Parts: sequence; structure tokens; C-alpha cells
Amino acid sequence: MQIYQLHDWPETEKEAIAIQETLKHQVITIDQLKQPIQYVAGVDMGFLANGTISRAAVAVLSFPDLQVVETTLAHRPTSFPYIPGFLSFREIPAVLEALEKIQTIPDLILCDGQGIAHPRRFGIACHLGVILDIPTIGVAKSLLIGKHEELSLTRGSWQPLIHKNEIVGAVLRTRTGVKPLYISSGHRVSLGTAIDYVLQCTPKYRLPETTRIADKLASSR
DNA sequence: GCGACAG
DNA sequence: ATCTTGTCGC
Repeated sequence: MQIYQLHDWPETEKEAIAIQETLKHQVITIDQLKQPIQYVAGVDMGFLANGTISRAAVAVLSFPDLQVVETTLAHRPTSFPYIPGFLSFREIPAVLEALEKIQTIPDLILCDGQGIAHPRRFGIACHLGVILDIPTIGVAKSLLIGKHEELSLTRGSWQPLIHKNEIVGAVLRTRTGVKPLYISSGHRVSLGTAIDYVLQCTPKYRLPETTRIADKLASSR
């Protein structure tokens, strides 16, 4: 797929904040998805050579049957450190390179990390969604910001994630008795719809099939 | 100032 | 993210 650069890539945290503050106004948190969804993609990262090389993996699956349709890999020198709140600047360059090789354009992308459940409401799912103008959902394995009530142990139960008096996402149990996931809108997907798709993509394990496939590719040799 | 902190 | 074996439980 063809990808257009929206901005120069930052060198410093200060430049990164400016980009986030600008682009966050382009994020759409209501449903604007193709109907029906035919292809769902998962994206994940791995690192090689003591972290100096970034490897991005993309897996496109059919929906709702979740069969692998296509996968790609891309490698790049790691150019930005890991700083909480700035994950996208570290990971997106390699992800875009892997997505450029994809033939099957996904209707929805599940990202490893937060969407608007972010200090400036612009996590990696938002950033990728705005760059591509494709619907995205943030699916994180741990909390970045916000608080929530305890939730019951059964699959499908969830609680709103609150930050500064705003509902920024949901804590969602995708498997009974297992640690929950942190779900938030990335771009062109509402929270309720995000929860719905994440549950449809987790028929068996805690993590969505999309990210499980991408994860294997990204962290294998 | 102190603590928290996606991957 | 990554370094790493066995082990507890369904």
C-alpha cells in the first residue's frame, strides 16, 4: 500500500510533543469503518542486535474467520529510544515500511499499545491511524494512564478507564481468569465498537489473533 | 518534589 | 521490548 508522510520525524522529545499536540486534533473517535470488515491487521515489533535494529511484522487476517491472508516484515535501524508516552516515534517507521509491502489493505488495524488512553490522547494507535487514515484500535497489555474499578473474572466483562474525568478507554477481560487488556479508540472507531472487535478477535487466547501472529513473526529468527 | 510510566 | 527453567493449574 502507498503511504504518505504527514510530518518530519522528530529527533527530540520536545519536537515529538509538538507533533502529538498538532495531530491529536485529527483523531476521530466515532465509527467510520468499512462495512462489513473484511480484513483485520495486527502489527508488532521485535528488536535485534542489542536493540539497535527494529523489526516490524504485519499480519493481515480475514474477518471474522481470522485466517492468515498475508504477512510482511521490515527492518530498520532503531532511531528513537523507548520513552513512555512516545512509543510511536520508536516503532512507527519500521511499521510503515512493513505496511508498504502489504498487498491486502486492511479495513481495521489492532495496534500493540494505547490509542487515546494516553497523556495527550495520542498513543501509537492514533498516530498510525491518522497517518494511514485507516481505522485503528489500541490494544495494550498494561496500563499507561488512568484508573478503573475492579472487573469481574469472566470473559467479556469490562470497566471504563478514566483519566482526568474523561472516559479514555476500557479495561477488558478477553479470557476468564486472565489479566485484562487496555482498549482505546485509535482512529475512526468508537470505544464500544473497539471492545466488540477485540472480543471477536480473541476467540481463544488473551491477545487478539492478529497480534499473536504478528508477535511470532517479529520475535522469531 | 514524588511517584508512575504502552513496548 | 529482552534476558531465561521449571512449574502450577485447567
